[in-house]
Amino acid sequence: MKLVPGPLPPIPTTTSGSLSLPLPFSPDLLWRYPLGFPSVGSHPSSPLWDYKSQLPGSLSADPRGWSREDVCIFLRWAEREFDLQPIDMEMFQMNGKAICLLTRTDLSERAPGSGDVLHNVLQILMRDANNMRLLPNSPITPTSRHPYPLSPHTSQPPTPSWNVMTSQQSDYHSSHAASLAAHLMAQSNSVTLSPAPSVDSQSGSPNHPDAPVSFGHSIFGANGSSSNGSGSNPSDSDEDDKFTEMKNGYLSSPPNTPSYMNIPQMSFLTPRSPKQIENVSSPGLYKREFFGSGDGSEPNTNGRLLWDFLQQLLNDPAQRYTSYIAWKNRDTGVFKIVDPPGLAKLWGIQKNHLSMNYDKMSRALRYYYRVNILRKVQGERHCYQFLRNPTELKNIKNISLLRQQMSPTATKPPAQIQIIPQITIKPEPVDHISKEHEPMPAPVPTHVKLSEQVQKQLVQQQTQQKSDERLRMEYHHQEDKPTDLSMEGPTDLSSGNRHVSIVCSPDPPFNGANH
DNA sequence: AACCCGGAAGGCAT
DNA sequence: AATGCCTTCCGGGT
Repeated sequence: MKLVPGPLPPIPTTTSGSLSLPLPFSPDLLWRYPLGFPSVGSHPSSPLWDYKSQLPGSLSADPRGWSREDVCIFLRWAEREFDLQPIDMEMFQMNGKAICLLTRTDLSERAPGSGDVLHNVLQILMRDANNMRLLPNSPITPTSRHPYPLSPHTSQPPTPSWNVMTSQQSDYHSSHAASLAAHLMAQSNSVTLSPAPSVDSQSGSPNHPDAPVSFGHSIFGANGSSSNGSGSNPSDSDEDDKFTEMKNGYLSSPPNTPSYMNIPQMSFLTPRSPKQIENVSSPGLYKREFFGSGDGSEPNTNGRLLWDFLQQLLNDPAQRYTSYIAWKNRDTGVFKIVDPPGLAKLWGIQKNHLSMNYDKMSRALRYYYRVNILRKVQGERHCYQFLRNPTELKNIKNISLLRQQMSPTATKPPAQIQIIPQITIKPEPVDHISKEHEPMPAPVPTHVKLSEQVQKQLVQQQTQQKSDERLRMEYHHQEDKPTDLSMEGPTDLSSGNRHVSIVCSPDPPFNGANH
């Protein structure tokens, strides 16, 4: 089983609102390739690994041009290359165009345990072929072996605060893929941006009325609209252009785009029809254990939940989405939506609600108030705080279980949490995230005469520390709280506490320097 | 004007 | 059919 390691995609260099960057690499990869990420040593010369360069020489780059024999050659190659279960060639008596039209489910039916891999590889090959045809002059043209300038962020990976993320980061330099894998492993049953693997094998009928007619460059339709017609109507106006640009951006990934970008992108933007949430849970190949519970009972949200989506963007190892959303203080879960419209667009694409805007998305965020997933950072625009760490957030996917655990009287959180103070975080540049673990400034000796400005700054720093510490305490305290995502019950803290501006919970201890 | 809030109704997927 | 999770719309407040 191989996975294509590769460089991280470019850090967005566009201004906010431009949606030309791909969405984050998805833990879906572990779902698809759970048996092990490739060792970097298998391709020591370069982190890049190009499918096409590995394809049998007789095969053209565009799988749609393959003959029936070519398809067989490809399948044999894929068997070897990805350690797939033996593929029954009788099931693939078709030419390249035909195999490219097979859905993931179709492929899984014809090649149990291997369909998902085949599908992904074919998608990548088709995309690459499209790129070569459609975007020969793209600035990220595939002519370069290193088309992606690595961001400074990537050369100095952020030090995460959440424990689950710390261990894997040390391997970052040695291997992006390994780091990503570790990241995903650490995130346990975390989410992906692609549709959830379904166990509904019944949906895998050869006829898929909702399936896209074709793939590749036409996956969004010729004009960039949803190809299955089931999606929301994109708004006219320049928003269309924006989406077209974005979709082209996805599609313009060069052939060297690592599969961990290609695959999620493809599924990410694939219209979300029921038939397309396809069976990728080929029993022999994909193990649910990689997502934590292992019993298969835990729903896999795969980034379809908003908080999950935000976490993915926030925790992107390459920090590619900091122009959209960024931690202000990861330790306390405070983040800022840097580009509300842009983020909303991303979310809209994720959910195939192309008319999504910040107003609607923020409404969804506000629903999280009452279930204690989020709260607003008062006084700062677009700033919210996760009230639960990722580990716990993952657990609340099992809503029914949590609801069972909640007795009617247990729906109220502890008193000191029930009254949530209005917390004001001092405005700070978002790039604070990159130095969030810098040691706090040393207290200024009292004997030093401070200028008014410096004193003000010190007060601000102390205020910030105080707020951070309080947030941190509350943030971690939340871990014991039950969660009920249902909209019923008296768990609505936000509505009753919107205007509470005093801290009713005991102040957590502060550093002596603060007083 | 932009942001923020939460009620209400409804859609969609599970 | 029930439920969860939004999505959409809205009136109101800051």
